[in-house]
Amino acid sequence: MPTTTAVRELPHPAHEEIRLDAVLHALADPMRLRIVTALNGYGEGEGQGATCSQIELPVATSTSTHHFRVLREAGVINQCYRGTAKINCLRRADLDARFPDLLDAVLRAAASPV
Amino acid sequence: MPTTTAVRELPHPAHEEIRLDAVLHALADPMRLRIVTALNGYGEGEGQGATCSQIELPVATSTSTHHFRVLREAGVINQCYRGTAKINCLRRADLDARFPDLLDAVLRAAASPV
DNA sequence: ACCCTAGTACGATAACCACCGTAGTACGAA
DNA sequence: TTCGTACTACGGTGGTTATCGTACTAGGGT
Repeated sequence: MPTTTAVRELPHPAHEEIRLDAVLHALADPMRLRIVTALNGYGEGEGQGATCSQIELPVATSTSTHHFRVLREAGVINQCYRGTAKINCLRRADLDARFPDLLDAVLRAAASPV
Repeated sequence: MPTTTAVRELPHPAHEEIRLDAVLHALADPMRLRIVTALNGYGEGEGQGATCSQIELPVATSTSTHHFRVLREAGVINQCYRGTAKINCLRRADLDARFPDLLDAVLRAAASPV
């Protein structure tokens, strides 16, 4: 029996359930903005994305878990387990479909100096 | 002596002091989003803009005051007194200069159905 | 079987926030 | 000067949140 990689699914809002309030609130936090900015550097496809621990934050890991969950529940990121790791990626397509240009504008704003 | 209209100034963040966190936080509230959406329908020039009471919100007036102040302190709107009225307008130019496309993306998202 | 790594769940704490009502100020009009 | 309108300041309340530490689970490697 080969070493299979267990995958557990997690609840996500459907793309039409994503609410602007929730997205803005999720993005209105420095830590979560760092997560989103970092995830933007990783892909969204199969086998892409970043694990939680790859994105280092100056907070306790339990706090980090909390921020990832807020982003997921707002519909900003997608999360699924692969083995012990949790893979995170931006839901760019869903966000772009729902709120065109919003994610890009925020990413650009977050990247701007000062 | 003619009937002059007294003008009192209020403190605003300079355009380079506008912080993304604060702007997103200010916009991440349904009432404030309504204010911003409504102000978008008014002009920004001299003698334009809307008074606080022109923008009706289903909250107490003291709560309304609070929301307008949050928007002003975040740099989203400009406020100044003219007589007993307080004129509000979007700081579109400042926001666009600092965070290009962000305001438009949010306004479009807020206007999108459901 | 054992352990290590990755992340979670829970409870606590302190800060913050939306909201209200009441009392008060600023200004212009009568 | 008296009044009405527009808005504010303050104090309080209940709900939410960011943070932590500790104890725990899941999965994979040895």
